[in-house]
Amino acid sequence: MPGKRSLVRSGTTVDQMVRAIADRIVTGYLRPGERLDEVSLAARFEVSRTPVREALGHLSAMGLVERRPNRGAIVAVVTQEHLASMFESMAELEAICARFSAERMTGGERRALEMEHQASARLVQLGAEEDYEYFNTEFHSRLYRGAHNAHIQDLTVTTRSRLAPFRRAQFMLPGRLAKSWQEHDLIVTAIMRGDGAAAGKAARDHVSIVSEASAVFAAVEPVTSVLSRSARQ
Amino acid sequence: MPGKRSLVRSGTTVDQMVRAIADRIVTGYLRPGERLDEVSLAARFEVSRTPVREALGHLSAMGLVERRPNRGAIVAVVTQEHLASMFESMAELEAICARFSAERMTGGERRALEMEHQASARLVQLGAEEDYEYFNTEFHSRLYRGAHNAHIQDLTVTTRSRLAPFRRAQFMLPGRLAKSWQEHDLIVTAIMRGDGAAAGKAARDHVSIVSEASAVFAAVEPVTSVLSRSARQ
DNA sequence: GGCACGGTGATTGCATGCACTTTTCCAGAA
DNA sequence: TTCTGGAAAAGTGCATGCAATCACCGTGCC
Repeated sequence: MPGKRSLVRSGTTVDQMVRAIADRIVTGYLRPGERLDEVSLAARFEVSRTPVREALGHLSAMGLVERRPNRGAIVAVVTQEHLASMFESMAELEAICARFSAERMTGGERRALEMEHQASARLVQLGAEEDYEYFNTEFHSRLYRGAHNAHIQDLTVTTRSRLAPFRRAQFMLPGRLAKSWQEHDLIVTAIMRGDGAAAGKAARDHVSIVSEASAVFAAVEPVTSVLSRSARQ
Repeated sequence: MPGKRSLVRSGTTVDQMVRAIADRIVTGYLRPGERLDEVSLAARFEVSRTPVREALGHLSAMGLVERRPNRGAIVAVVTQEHLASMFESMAELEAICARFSAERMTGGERRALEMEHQASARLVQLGAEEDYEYFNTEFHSRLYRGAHNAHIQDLTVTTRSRLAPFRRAQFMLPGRLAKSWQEHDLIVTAIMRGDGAAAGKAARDHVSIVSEASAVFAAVEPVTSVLSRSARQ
């Protein structure tokens, strides 16, 4: 889905709830398998069940929650297989974006990418995981935008957001920061050369490595039903 | 002209409405830009506004309708640029599926693909556009399944469905049928050889050609706001 | 001991009503 | 005539209520 063509700027209650719940899921605050009770959510957000239902519908379409008929909604439980398929898709999507970026980025976009990338080298030296994570997100977003293809960008951003819960903490692996920067460097260099094939390959390899690094956590943190009531507080 | 299919109360009302409305949009019965008034839809389907709203939410997530806060919903208006980006994405997605299929299809899947493909040669000789269109859909679906990647399959199917309104009637171009089969043949041959790169390229080229053939119609049939009130009746 | 079955509670699905936002249209003035 | 202000109308957003459905569970039978 693909979805969420709904206007981002809208301040409707439903959209705020969608963002809020999606955020809780993406950040891992809500665990896979955890129940999303309509009345509880309604009470928590101080609204009625109607907007809650609508929000759950959106989230379901986004693939973040799973709705079982007459059995309530839960945070989507992703199997290892499906997780792997998403990571693989992500690698391919990023490869496309990088290839297109190498072929289509404007001069300004190229300069901005290169500058940001060089500036981030300092973050690596400082070992600033948090700041680097922010830069990392921005870096990839530049690649998506640079592809100059709205639909691919949409697919990529959506897939990335669904993978977010499994990507976090990847930079806590020792040495990951420096390696990430070097992988980015390969991509940037290829893009500056206008070498689409090389940029695509570098981006695919980069994501594949991230995927493996993340798979460690996915394995450590089992994707089972966690019903800690305190976690919802 | 009225809604021929009256709702059977068996399945969930919302899902049936989603299908019905999506069908009307995909087949071009509802034109881009046309307003989707909640009360009118509610009256037409003989339900209250609540399920209508939910259905519109789903359709919005599917990208088929556009919801403006407090301003109602319209059939999604696709600009030429966005349409082009979707076709380009489709070509890339199909290329991925074909490449993966070449590498991963089981023996059974390969045999089925080849057999169906050879059988369809008769449809080309007969000039049976309708039947060939059905086969064509099945052919591509086999490619998506053969990729053995649930997420890519999902992205591809979704994108394909969003392009459906603009793909129809492509086979009415003279000679398109035979050419399509030859393009399929290139893909099948590459897959049977297990040549992922060749299969990907053949699939990308195939979709690009379809995209150009379809662009003709998109140009002929302008994507502007059509508010014919009688059309909604 | 296991399975079938019916009661009960919880939860969903839908209808309806009201309030708020947006649009439209008309009156009055420049 | 054209522009502006504002009020009415239209339509959406959300709250509330009710009924149907399903899951859960205890009891009785095999």
